[in-house]
Amino acid sequence: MKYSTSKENYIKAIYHLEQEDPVVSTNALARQLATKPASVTDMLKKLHEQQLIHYEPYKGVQLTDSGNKLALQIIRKHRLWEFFLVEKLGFGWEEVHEIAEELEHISSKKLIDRLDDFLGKPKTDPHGDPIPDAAGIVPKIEKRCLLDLPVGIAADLISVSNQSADMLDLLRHHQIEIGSRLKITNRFRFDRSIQITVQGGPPVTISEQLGAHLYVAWATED
Amino acid sequence: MKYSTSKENYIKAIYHLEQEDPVVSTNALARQLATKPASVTDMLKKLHEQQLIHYEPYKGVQLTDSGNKLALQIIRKHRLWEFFLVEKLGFGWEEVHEIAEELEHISSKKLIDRLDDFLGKPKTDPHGDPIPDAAGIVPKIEKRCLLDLPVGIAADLISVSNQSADMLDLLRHHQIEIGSRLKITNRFRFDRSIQITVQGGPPVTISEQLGAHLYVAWATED
DNA sequence: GAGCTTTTTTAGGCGAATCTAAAAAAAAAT
DNA sequence: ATTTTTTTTTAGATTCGCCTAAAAAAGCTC
Repeated sequence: MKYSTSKENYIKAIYHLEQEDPVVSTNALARQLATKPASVTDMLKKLHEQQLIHYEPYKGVQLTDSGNKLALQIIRKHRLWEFFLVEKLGFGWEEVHEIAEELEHISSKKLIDRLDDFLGKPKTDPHGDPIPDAAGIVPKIEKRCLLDLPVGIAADLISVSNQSADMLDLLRHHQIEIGSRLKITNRFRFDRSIQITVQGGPPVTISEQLGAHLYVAWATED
Repeated sequence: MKYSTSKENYIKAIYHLEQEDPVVSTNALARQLATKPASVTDMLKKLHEQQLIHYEPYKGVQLTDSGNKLALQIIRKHRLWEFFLVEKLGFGWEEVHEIAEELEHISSKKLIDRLDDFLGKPKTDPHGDPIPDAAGIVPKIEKRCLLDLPVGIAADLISVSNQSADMLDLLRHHQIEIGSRLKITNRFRFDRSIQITVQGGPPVTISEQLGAHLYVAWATED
């Protein structure tokens, strides 16, 4: 069975819209895909024939199990490529979406699994969204302040709530950047500081004041 | 101007066929692209309209300057991705061609230039073929036995003329593998050995007997 | 529940890239 | 220099993904 780029985009769009409303309308899809409702209807018939969606005229659509599985594989590819672009190629996390939209349609399964290994099997993309694993299982993600991170759990830095020059300077000094994998190794109540590791490096100590501005995502069941 | 995947494949095929014969025939193209001559004729008309080829019915085709430039950009992408797949993801160099055929059509110029940097601006792909730079300039490549490599020039290992277990064992011991960047730092005539570095690491000494089995590629003008 | 509005589908077409079958041009052979 | 063979082009279909315009179904409103 061959899945075209266009079909994959429909499947992904249906997946995302299902998060809001379990039954997805033709109009909502047309809006999402920047296309016309008539075109959507055409495609829905084809996706139905390929058993990727449940579809009855005028009744909206839902992904079938195999449609859902496919959607998760596409999202996995999209998010792994985003991670790659930010972590390895130094792109800003605002500019990667568009490029990942193209890369997510590269078909090789082996490629994506090796990329996953190469990147260290990350649990979240640069926006903190969970990356499904090769089996299509989506890790449960907490997105919180670094100070809420339990000791010993690895988490990825997804945003900084203060963009001042002083802050960026401090972050650079600690070699902390968006996407860095952080782990709390110790908490010191006395002087309100915490000891962390960055990217598995040596432990460093930072103030709770700094930690309060760092927002991280981590998987809750490993 | 928009270039589709199919058009890009035609341009690339014409480029490669021009290496053998400066005037490319419809039949040769059809063979190369696994399509029919009639389809080729259709496409040639379109490529001609877009000024990518010189085309007169019955007279074969040649790339125009802009067609040539486009071909070099596609080849650059193809070979950089191949390098990435082998060097970073650990693919064997036989299995990367097919995947690179897909990756080469990703459009972002910024992506490919950053990938180039990330990979250390390699001059050759895993097969020893030259990688055009961002301006479309193709480095001149020597492919020879490691023993012919001048002292101090970096070269990439592209093949090993002996696949015995003993040989592979020895290579693993020296952490030499296909794609490794080698440089000769010293030659010792006395015991027929040479001193080399692998991937910029510390110098190691190997026998000329081993070196005779290693084939490398390097750029002749840097 | 009759009429109006919105949503969705159908019908018919278009451009891209392919195909087959047939015609035309070029090349080769005698 | 004809004839034969090969190559190339034209003509006419097909599939895919999209479009517009019009019809049909569903959903509101009073």
